[in-house]
Amino acid sequence: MMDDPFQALRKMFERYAPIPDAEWELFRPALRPEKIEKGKVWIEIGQDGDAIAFLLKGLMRNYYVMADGNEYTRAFRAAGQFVASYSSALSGEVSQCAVEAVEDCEVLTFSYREFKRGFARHACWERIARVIGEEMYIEYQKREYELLCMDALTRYEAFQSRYSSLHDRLSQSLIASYLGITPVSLSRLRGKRARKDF
Amino acid sequence: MMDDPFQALRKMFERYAPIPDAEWELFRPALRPEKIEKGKVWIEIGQDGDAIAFLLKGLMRNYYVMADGNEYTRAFRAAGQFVASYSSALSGEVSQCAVEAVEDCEVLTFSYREFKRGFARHACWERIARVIGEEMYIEYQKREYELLCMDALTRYEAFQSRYSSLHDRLSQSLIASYLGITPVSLSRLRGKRARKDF
DNA sequence: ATCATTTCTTATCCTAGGTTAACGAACTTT
DNA sequence: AAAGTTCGTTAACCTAGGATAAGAAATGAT
Repeated sequence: MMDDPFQALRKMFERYAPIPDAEWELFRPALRPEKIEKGKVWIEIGQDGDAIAFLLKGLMRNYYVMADGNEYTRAFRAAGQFVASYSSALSGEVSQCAVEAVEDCEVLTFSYREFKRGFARHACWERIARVIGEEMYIEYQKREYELLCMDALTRYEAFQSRYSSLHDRLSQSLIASYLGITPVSLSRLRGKRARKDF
Repeated sequence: MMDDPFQALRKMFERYAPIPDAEWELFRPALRPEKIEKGKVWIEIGQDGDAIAFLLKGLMRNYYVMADGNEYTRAFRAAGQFVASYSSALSGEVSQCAVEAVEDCEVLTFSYREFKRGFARHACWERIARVIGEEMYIEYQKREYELLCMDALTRYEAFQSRYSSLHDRLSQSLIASYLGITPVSLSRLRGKRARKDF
C-alpha cells in the first residue's frame, strides 16, 4: 500500500497539514491517473493552465518558447513533485509556459479550481496551498538569484548540485536551455572546466 | 480616517479576506510605526529576516551584495506595498538579501512569526498569507522570465512599463542593478535607443 | 559664485557567450 | 554492415555587455 499512488499524494499533502478522512474522500474523485509519454506537451502555451500533476514516475519540465523557436527551461520535476503552470493555475490566465514530459511519465492530475473548493470546507486545504506556494516561492527566489547574480559557469555548477541526480537523465541541450545558454556554449564551458580541473 | 495608517493596512489585507473586528484588535498591537531614513539598511544580509513592513510613504528596495561589492536589486517597493526578505520570513533562515530605504520612508512593521499565530485562530489570516504569497510568486515568475529570456534592452523596456511611475525616482545605477547590468552599460543602451527613436 | 561630490555619458579595449558550420561518436533503421 | 539520425565537440567569427578611464552635467556645500 506504500506505493498506492493516491496514498503517496496524500502523504505529500500531509507533510503540510493532516487531512481528515472525510475530506480526503471528498477530494479523491477529483484525481485522475494519467500516463504521459516522452516528448508529449502536456500544457501548451496560450491554453488553460488549471491542471496540476503529481509526478509518480518520470521526468517533466516547464519551459518557455521564444518567437524564434528557442526554448528556455524554467524547471525540471521528478517523481514525488508537483508539475503545473503554477502562475496560470493561480491567476486563471492562460499559460505563458509549456509543460512537457522529458521521459515517459505517470501522474495523478487534478484541477486547481477543484482543489480550491476545499478552502471553504476545511482549513487543511488552505494550509496545504499556502505552504506549497511558499516553497515554490523560495525555490524561484533561488533561481532568480542565480539568473541575476551568477555567470553561466557558476549557474552550471549550481545546477549540478541542485539537480545532481538528474544530470545524467538530461541531454545537454536541455541543461543549456535551463541555464539560459546555447548547447554549444555549454559544451565549451564543460571543456574549459575539464581542462582547469587538472 | 482614510489616511489612518492602520486602516490602510487593514484595507490592504481585506482585499484578500475580511477580518473580523475582534481579530483585528488582536493583531493591531503587533504593529509598530517606524520611520526609516534614506540610505538606511533596514534588513542586513545574514541577519534575521522575520520583519515585514507595510510601506506608507517612500521607496525601498531588496538587493543582493556580491563578494566584490557589486549589488543586484531584486525589486523596488513603493507606498501601499509590503517590504520584506520574504523567503527569510517564510523559512526562518537568515536573510540572503538586504533591504534598504531608497527614499525617506514611513512604515508599519510586524513580525511574520507573530502574524502566523493568527493561522490557528481564524481562517482569514491564512487566506491572506496564501493570496499574498501567490501574488509574490506570480510577480517573481515574471521576473524570472525576463532574466531568463530577455536581453538587457528588452528588460529595460519591461522595467519601464512595470515601474513607469518609479523611473524618475531612481538613479541610473539603481536601475542598472535591477537589470543586472552596469550603469555604464545602461547609459549605452539609452543612447542607442535614443538614436533609434531619433 | 566657487569648489567639491556625485552621477551620467562616451570612448577604448576586452571577455563571455551567440552563430554557424564542420566533424566525430553514439544511436537507429534497414 | 551501411546509411541515416541525433548529439556533443571544436573552431572561426561576431555581438552584447563588462572594465577602466576621462569628460560633462548636475547637485551640494561653503
